[in-house]
Amino acid sequence: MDELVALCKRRGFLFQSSEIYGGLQGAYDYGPLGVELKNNLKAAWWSAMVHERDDVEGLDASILTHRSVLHYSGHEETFTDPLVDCRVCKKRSRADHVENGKCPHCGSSSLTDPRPFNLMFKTTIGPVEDGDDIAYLRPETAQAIFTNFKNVLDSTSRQLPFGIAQIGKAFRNEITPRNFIFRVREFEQMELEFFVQPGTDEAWHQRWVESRLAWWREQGVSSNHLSCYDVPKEELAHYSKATVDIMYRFPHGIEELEGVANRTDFDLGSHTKQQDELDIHARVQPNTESTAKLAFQDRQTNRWIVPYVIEPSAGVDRGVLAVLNEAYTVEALDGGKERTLLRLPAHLAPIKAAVIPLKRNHQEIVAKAQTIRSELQRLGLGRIFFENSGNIGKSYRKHDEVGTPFCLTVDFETLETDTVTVRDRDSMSQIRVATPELAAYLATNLSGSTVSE
RNA sequence: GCGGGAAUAGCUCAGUGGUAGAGCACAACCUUGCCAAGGUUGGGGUCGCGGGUUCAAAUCCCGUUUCCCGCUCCA
Repeated sequence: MDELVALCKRRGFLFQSSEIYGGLQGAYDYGPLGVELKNNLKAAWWSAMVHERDDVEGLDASILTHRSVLHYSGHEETFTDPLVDCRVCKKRSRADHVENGKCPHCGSSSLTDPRPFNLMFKTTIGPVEDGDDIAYLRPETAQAIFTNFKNVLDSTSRQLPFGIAQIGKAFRNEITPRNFIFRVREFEQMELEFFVQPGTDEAWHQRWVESRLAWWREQGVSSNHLSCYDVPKEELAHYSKATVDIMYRFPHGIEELEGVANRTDFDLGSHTKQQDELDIHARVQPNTESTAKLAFQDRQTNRWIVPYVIEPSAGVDRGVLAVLNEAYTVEALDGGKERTLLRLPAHLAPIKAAVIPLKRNHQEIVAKAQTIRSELQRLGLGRIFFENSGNIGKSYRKHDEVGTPFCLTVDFETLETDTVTVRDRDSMSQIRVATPELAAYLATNLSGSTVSE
């Protein structure tokens, strides 16, 4: 982990947030290469979950969230726990578990006053704070999908089953941010809420678990490092009937990479009006404020159905960490040397190809390399990098370290035969490719998906 | 939030009270020309931050911030 963190900083993937002022706990900034990698991962998700399916719509909702949304969702209640600390045994307990002012662990009465631990970030709307203008930064992207359910349904005429997908920031005031970008206070989620007929929910749940595992493998995550955890009933979130966590062997331990939850009709049932007229299975609190009926009218029977929802919810930052960890490789070379490389799948690589003049001060070679770079950049394959460090070996090693799949070296022969050396990151093998064929060569070799076994 | 450890150049670190250092990296120029090459020159640090002790603090003391480990917490 430490080596990976060091590489991330040295090469511009990730920085501690507000670093020059001492750092802000639980917040990280993505640098020049990190933002490319992260964007590529999100694009891969969007492509798989929205574009390649015919039953999912996209959404990009606001982060500022009306208080009532998080009231009826249950978050206002479940995300706030008054806690007390014991000065003797140093354990922390929920205030409602303390009886007669005695520590439930050691019986000592030397306890701190209850302090509220609100896991949601609160802010005020408008310039005057008077207590009534509270809004929350969303603790999950899911809620806005539920509150927009009717809007999306009305504007797209969808039939069940269908889904709404969203990628975006979410905020949780974690007590202990830790483990690099694994647990942070500001993070990004890729969430799908997939609405299904009640009764078909369990089958869909299983399908989505399998589908999501396959997707992670396409991002270069070995199935040896992935596992599923059926969350025991007593650990389930307040909205969940069943949850399967997709676990990944992170450097710090096996932890959740994505959760696939069966949220039943809890969310739509919580946010809908006319709850009494609908057959809601989940236990929801009475809603007196909602103005929309969040239900689906069956075309045959004309009956209103509150769909069940299956939620595959993945952490972008955790995904980036998993993908980096999988790709990070230290390879022994002849002569006792070693090289560090990121074996990223080509579609995730921050830089798709580096164009390198063999001789830094040779005007013709440098000019030719510039021309090749800008022509390849126009193809829209991703970032093509002009690398002119003056040392071919160092250039190769640098691009190994940031996961660039191909290095294209422009040399004296290029000026005569119009060919370049194409050097492959993983095998270090080199071939000559005619300059006019580079576009086709890269298009073919960058799109080939690498599925890890 | 509690306990322990850490913080000196971009990185890895040396420096135990007396002028801020090395290697690598970076920049310029020269040489070389396909896997971290050599030479010359140069830039870069109020030693995490704030107090205190002292003639004098990177160094000792207190506080604080961030990171790491173990608790606690984790929809």
